[in-house]
Amino acid sequence: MTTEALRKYAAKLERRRSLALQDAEALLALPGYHREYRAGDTIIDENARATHCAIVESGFVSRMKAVADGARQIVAFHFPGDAVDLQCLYFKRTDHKIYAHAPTWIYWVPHSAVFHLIDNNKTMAKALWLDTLADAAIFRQWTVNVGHRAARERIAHLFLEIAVRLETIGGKRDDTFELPVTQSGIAEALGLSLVHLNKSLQAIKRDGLVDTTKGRLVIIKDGEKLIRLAGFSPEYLYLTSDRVEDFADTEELQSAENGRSTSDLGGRSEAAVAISPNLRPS
Amino acid sequence: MTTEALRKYAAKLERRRSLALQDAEALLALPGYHREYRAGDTIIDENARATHCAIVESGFVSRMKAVADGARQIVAFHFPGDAVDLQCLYFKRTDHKIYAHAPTWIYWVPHSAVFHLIDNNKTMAKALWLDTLADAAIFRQWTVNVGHRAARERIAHLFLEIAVRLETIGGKRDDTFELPVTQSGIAEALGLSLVHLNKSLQAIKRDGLVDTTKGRLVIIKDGEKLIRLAGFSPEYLYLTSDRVEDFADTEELQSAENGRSTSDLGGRSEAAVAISPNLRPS
DNA sequence: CGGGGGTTTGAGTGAGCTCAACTATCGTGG
DNA sequence: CCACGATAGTTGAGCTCACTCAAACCCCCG
Repeated sequence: MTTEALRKYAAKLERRRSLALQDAEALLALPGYHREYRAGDTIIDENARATHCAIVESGFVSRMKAVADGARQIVAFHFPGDAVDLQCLYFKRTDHKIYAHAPTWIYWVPHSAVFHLIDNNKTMAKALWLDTLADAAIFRQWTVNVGHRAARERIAHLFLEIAVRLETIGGKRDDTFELPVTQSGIAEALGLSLVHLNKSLQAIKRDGLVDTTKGRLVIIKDGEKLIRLAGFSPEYLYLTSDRVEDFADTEELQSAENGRSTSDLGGRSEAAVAISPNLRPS
Repeated sequence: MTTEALRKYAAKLERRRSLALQDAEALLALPGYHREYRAGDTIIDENARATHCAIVESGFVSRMKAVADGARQIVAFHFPGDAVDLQCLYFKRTDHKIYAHAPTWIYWVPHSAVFHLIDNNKTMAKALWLDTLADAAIFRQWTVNVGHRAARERIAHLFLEIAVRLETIGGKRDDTFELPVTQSGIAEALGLSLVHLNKSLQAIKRDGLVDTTKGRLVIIKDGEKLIRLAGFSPEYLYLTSDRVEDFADTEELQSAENGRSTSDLGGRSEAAVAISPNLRPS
């Protein structure tokens, strides 16, 4: 008796840090209601009153900020199992809009219910906080992407980020994933004009790095080259447990660490990130 | 018997949401140690083990990410009273480096102490979480800035952001503030080449919008025009209480809200943001 | 069969890049 | 006191990536 959206969100958090049964149950018990949106709908407007948290159940959405003269900059994409509005949990008003690129179901949880959860469950409070920090790491990477990369590199980087993120939620088969975003949407995400995006995209298609279909599928033909072009490495996504702190047992950690020198900065060995074996540089 | 860094940080949080005495005291009691850095020092390296949280006591630092071929993108600047490493609180390793642009004192708080605080003080846990969300809002704005604005607009926007943020901590007198960052540093923040930054900066100086001195002072000569050029509005900074939720009494809010319809999205009146009367569009 | 949204193409322009040299300033050491 | 190097800022020249404007094309759908 819970919703698919929360189940997907729990699975996402679980990938970073295994949750105790009671913690997962507290998350899955979050009250809310479903609502459907069509492609092109604004799910939450910019500068809207932030009272509920939107969890994507299905579909494809983005965060976007308006710039002068009607232009828009997309600052992130979000997929099923993402809690998009957690970023505005403590804000009275949103600073960006949430936009549906495809038919989308949202599960709306009132902030009051989220507050109740985090007041009564320290582990989930940390898991949610961590989730917002992981999103913030993605924002930082996007700034790098639009700030310091050429058009074809930006495209490659965006495709790889989406591929890796979709892969973890089962949205990628072999080397193909769905990207239900128009080219002008992609251009808005990359800070490029539509025309130039189109030509750059054609160029990397001609070079055999990727292919796209009318059905809005993206096919990665040469992941190796694509990764090299983009300078992509998936660590910033913080998708798995090996990049994330074990926060559930901070009480123990704390007593252990307090005895140690504060300058002890190293020592612990660590497994390499292994998100997608076929999406790694050689 | 506390440190200036924590006092400044408490004041920053207080500006968003007044803190009860016991909560502020819990924050001020955070243990840690001081360390000094020279201009050009790396305070925390990229991909370093994240074990402590850095609070800026004095100086001027930035977050930067390395790009291929030695280039760097600055994704944020931070000033005294900012808790820079809270962004990596739950990460094993950092995804960006913290760099000192000027002589800087850092107060280092072990993560374990932060975990202890947030496990035992719900209000401070929320205040810190909110702080990381406010930083994330700034990251989003930077993506817009480097993605969709021309060189002179970017410069104007950056100067205004820094002016407003410094103003709240007393780092701005009349229309002058110190910016101890080289032109190539500014270029790295804006995603521009050094040469082009230099020429664009000269252009807006020639137009009488700003002036700069050798001593790394920035003087805003025509704030009005600068704001119009940048398309700047300070809401995204979430510096004051009128943009921020009253989270301290969520228990009461919650019982009150639970009785209401979940579709009640409006109603509450709200004061306009009033950060700097002389930095507002007409 | 006629929209209309999305994609493609072409042509011309300009913002921003690279490379390279030159100046200014300051701290250091002979 | 000056020579020197290092760092920061400035200027010029040439090029190219990415932009705008404009028109065509495609395909789905009513």
